[in-house]
Amino acid sequence: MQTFQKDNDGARARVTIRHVAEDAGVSVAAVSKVLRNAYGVSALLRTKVETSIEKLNYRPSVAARAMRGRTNTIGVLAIELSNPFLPGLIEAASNTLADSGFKALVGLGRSAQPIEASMIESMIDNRMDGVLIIAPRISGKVLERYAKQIPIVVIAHHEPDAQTYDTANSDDRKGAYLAVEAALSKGYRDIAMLGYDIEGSPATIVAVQRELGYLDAMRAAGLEARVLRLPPVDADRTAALNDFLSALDRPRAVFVWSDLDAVPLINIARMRDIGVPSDLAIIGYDNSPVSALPLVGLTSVDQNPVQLARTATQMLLERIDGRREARHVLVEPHVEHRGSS
Amino acid sequence: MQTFQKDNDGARARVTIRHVAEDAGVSVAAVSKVLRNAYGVSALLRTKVETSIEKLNYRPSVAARAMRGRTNTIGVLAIELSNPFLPGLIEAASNTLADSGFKALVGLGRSAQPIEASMIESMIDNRMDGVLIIAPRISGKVLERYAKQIPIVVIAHHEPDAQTYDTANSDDRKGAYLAVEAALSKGYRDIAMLGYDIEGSPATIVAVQRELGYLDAMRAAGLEARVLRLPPVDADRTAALNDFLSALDRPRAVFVWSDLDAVPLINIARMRDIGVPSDLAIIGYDNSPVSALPLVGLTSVDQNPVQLARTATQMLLERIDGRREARHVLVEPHVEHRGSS
DNA sequence: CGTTATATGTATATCATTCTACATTCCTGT
DNA sequence: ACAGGAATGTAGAATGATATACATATAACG
Repeated sequence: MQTFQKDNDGARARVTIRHVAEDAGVSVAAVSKVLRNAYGVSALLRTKVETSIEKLNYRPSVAARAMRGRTNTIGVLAIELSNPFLPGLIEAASNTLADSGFKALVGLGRSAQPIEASMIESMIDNRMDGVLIIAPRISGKVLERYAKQIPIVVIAHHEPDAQTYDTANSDDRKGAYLAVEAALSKGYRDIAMLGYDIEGSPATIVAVQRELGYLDAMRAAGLEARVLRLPPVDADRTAALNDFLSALDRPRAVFVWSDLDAVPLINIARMRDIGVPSDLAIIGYDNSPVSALPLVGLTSVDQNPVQLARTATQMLLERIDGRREARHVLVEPHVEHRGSS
Repeated sequence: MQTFQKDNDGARARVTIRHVAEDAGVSVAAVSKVLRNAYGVSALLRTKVETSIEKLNYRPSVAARAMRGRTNTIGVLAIELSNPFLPGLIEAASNTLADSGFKALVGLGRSAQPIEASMIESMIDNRMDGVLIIAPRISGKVLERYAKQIPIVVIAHHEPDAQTYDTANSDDRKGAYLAVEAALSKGYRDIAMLGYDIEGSPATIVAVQRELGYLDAMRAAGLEARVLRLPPVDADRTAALNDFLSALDRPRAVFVWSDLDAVPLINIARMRDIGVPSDLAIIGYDNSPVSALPLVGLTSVDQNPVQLARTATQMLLERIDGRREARHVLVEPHVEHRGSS
């Protein structure tokens, strides 16, 4: 292995706390104290140490620090990046954390449980101060176990009874309810929902919550609910979307569980000269950037990702700071009206 | 601070290499050897140690490991996530690294030089084994400095003379050339390029390379080149795009430096009933997911992000393994033909 | 069978910091 | 002037691994 930070090559060896202590003429412990903002440092000492730090261009080694104290680093675990809803959320979290003096490092779960798990373990092994998990595949049970080892806040995972970790969610049930209300207010009655095959999925999944919200709203309006299901997420759904559009009993309006399917749907409909909304009104979920393109113009439920991320990081910092009781908060969604409805 | 991995709470203290050694009846050094796959371990020893590791569910602490050896962790630094070209690249890099037994942790530079720099420093301080940097804002000079402390490979940053770090790039100059050729083959002659204000930008920037490629191709075809420039990236460019479409001397075909602008452009054109390609042919760059939507149907240059990511990570692993001479490779782009040209 | 080389396992210094326990100095009020 | 307490600084153990240098066992060879 290449030897960096060694003294060969003319490359200066790394500046350590010892060098600073020597230069400032104080003990290593003293330097550590001012670094940590600990109790019992005089103004004079602080000045001396800070001067030396500046002069030597010293930066503490996170690696060494991790052995005993905190690292000021938070791990963010995301399922993948291709869902356009996630980047915004991750960026917002990263920014909020930076403002609180924490670095965010993002790990990718590749939509696979074992990889997610090993990623969390890796974050624990890195002695990160906490972990922010977005839309995990792994179960609440496993999360509970990891939560004993590191503070955890989970986004997009409905589990309001979890004791050892916190959750921050958009109120998906309400979001779906609002979507149906938006359709009702435009005069539509024959409103179906397009979900995906969630056979056996726990209620923690956002898609399940959205179905519940849809059913709530239809019941409240005294209308008959109809949920249609697309193939699992990893399959090709173009054929299924085409079938839906060709069906004789095609509804007058449809609420789609995610823009992931709503965008292709509106796209195919337009290509097939099915009028949107004149023949079919479409309401999506996530308010992804594409849906805002005038050419697409998809009405969609906005999860307010920025506030969601802020809330979640806030909760995580509290937990790192010592809170032990679980908190579970919901963020208000709203409907972004566009031409498709 | 909350005390995790301590013995209170009934939560078991962390399993260390010492516990494994004791359980297996061997020395700590021996366990370390099998962990590192080092020379001089018998089959018997290996079995004993691996059994104990399994039994105790032991995982080495990356933090402790970082103090002396390697961490098997690579930092990936991305400018931001909103450019739809980046997620694919990052995922590909993360996957390739995982296949080689490395974990990737992604840091976000928030499009700001100081944040990028502090992110790289943080990765050095975390004793990561190497850093993969995508489209940095910071200068080559600064990169050279960091490269003395940690192996670095940079993507989307043309600097073929860099000595201390490697670069992997899509051949942007050639990509632009191919775009113009594609337009020529369709019979267009009046082909302009839409770039952005790169006043004073170094040739390292991909946009500059693409301009050069455009100029090459036009010269080769004996046609007059015309480069139009949009406002800087952070400004609102809708007005500028509208102006471009309204101009009396609007070209017959336009090569746009990035889908970031090409997608809004085709969108506005379609909304204004300007025929694409009947009135204006458009060719973009990046082949972003949106451009493939039939409704958009944008011809675009594909950078082959997967191969780009593979090549770059491959180079980084070589460098971590000891290579000192710089390497600079280009990946072949190709044109993805769609309805807009 | 003795000598040398090789394979295998161990002892221990080392990495850069934190943090507890302790020593020292400085006030402050009587 | 002095006891008592607060404020400030220091020594050194602890963190959990790696890796060098060494000791020992085993094999190979003349």
